[in-house]
Amino acid sequence: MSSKTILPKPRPLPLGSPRPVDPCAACAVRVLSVCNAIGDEHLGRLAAIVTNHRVAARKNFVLEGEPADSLFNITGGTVKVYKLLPDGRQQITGFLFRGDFLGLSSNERYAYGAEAITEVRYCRFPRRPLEQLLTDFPAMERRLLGIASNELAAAQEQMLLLGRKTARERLASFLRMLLERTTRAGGPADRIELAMTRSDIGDYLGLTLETVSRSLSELKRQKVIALVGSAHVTVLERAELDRIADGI
Amino acid sequence: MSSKTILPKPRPLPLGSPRPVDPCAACAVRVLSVCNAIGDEHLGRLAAIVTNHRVAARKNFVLEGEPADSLFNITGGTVKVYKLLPDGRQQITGFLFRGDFLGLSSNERYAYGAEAITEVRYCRFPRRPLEQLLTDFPAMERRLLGIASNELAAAQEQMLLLGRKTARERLASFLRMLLERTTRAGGPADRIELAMTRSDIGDYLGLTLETVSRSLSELKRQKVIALVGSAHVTVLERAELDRIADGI
DNA sequence: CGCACACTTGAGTAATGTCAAAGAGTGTGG
DNA sequence: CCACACTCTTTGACATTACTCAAGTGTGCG
Repeated sequence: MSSKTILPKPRPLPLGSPRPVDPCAACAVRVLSVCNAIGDEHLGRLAAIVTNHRVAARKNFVLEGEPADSLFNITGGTVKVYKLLPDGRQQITGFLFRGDFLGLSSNERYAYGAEAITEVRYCRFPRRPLEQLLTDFPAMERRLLGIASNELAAAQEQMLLLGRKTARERLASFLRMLLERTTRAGGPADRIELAMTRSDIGDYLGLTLETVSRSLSELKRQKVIALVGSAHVTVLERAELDRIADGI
Repeated sequence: MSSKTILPKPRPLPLGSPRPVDPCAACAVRVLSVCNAIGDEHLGRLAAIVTNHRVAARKNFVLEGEPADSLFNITGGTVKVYKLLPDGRQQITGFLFRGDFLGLSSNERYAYGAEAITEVRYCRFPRRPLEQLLTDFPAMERRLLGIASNELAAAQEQMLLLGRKTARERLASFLRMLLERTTRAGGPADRIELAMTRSDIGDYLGLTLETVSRSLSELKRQKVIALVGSAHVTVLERAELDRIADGI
């Protein structure tokens, strides 16, 4: 709890300001996130309950089994969400980036942990006040249902990957997913930055880090991708990557 | 589309009836389902858009890629929800039973298929009218968000299973899940009826049907379960089953 | 009763995991 | 500024789990 910082509450504005300038109104991530479902004129309601935080790489900021009394909006950095078996086996259920939402829970307690891979910035919403906000702004609840539906579709796609794809197909699917994400965020259409380790990729794809490394080397040998260092991937043959990912 | 039957619309009631008796008010499954979020006095709104259907075993009633213009509530029987790879590999993402909901979708089209394993009865909600209903009854939308959150938690649990558990652990987890379902539905605490084939179980657990059979035989040899025929399982050592399922 | 269909079991194979060693990249302290 | 130490990655050799192919055994239905 030492590395987080709380932004000041919105303060009175000089007369003549065009509209309230509070942390949420100024937020560049809003358009990507659940917060966009609330009208400009009511952003103060959101700003009143939200706190802004920053955590260092490797810090766990959600612990499996802890009371689930917060929800989060990632505003920067990369997060891994994971589940553990008692003997330490880990399954990463998702990587989160700028604009992603975290914390939907049916339960009293978190059923997963979340760890910052890079330095991460996020907004925290206390559950009860947020629920009141959802009641007052049905558009926000509708948006949240849409987000949940999206995540459910992604989870089913991941089950197909974990249950039925080969190591090579899993890697191709993973790279494609990252490519789609960065492209949608306005990034380049053929370059990926891997913020996570081979071990994390393995824990996401249900493989060992060695198999991840071997599969990447194989894709590289076949000139589907190129590696610059170990974190920069350039996709040379996008169509071929898609074919491999779909098991064709 | 031949085997489905449409129930008649609610009809005028004799004077003095205690309250409207329409298909939804009489529905025994309502308490288990999303429909319970709507007050008795407004059930007519629900009944006005819902149609009741019955499909034979082996019939696909949702096809991957078709326009996603309906949502479903299963009122009887067992359903498998699955995704396919182009070469025919199949991943079952869930089995649905009485009271389960199907059809949340972020997309214009279904990202999965649904097939009746046994004879199945279900209610169908056309998407647009249901969305209007969700707008008019926020409690129903809240309930749907809860259902989605539950499914998301189950999907993450399944990712852990598919990515990190051994065949034996997967089978134990599967049997435990069925046991919890039947227990919650008021069934016996130690008996399970397997409506699906070994092949379906394999497609759900990311295994082949032979590995499913071998793992079941192993649990039987170790006296954790007993098999009566091939569809009836009796759990002899529940605590041991839990230990195996959790990888302890 | 016999024909399907599903299930079980065995033998050999293939894919991925495990263990080990060496190389590459990065940050720190002398 | 360099050298060392640490971590991550790659690659190799071998082990293991689960898959494939195949034969044989129920079991339920017409």
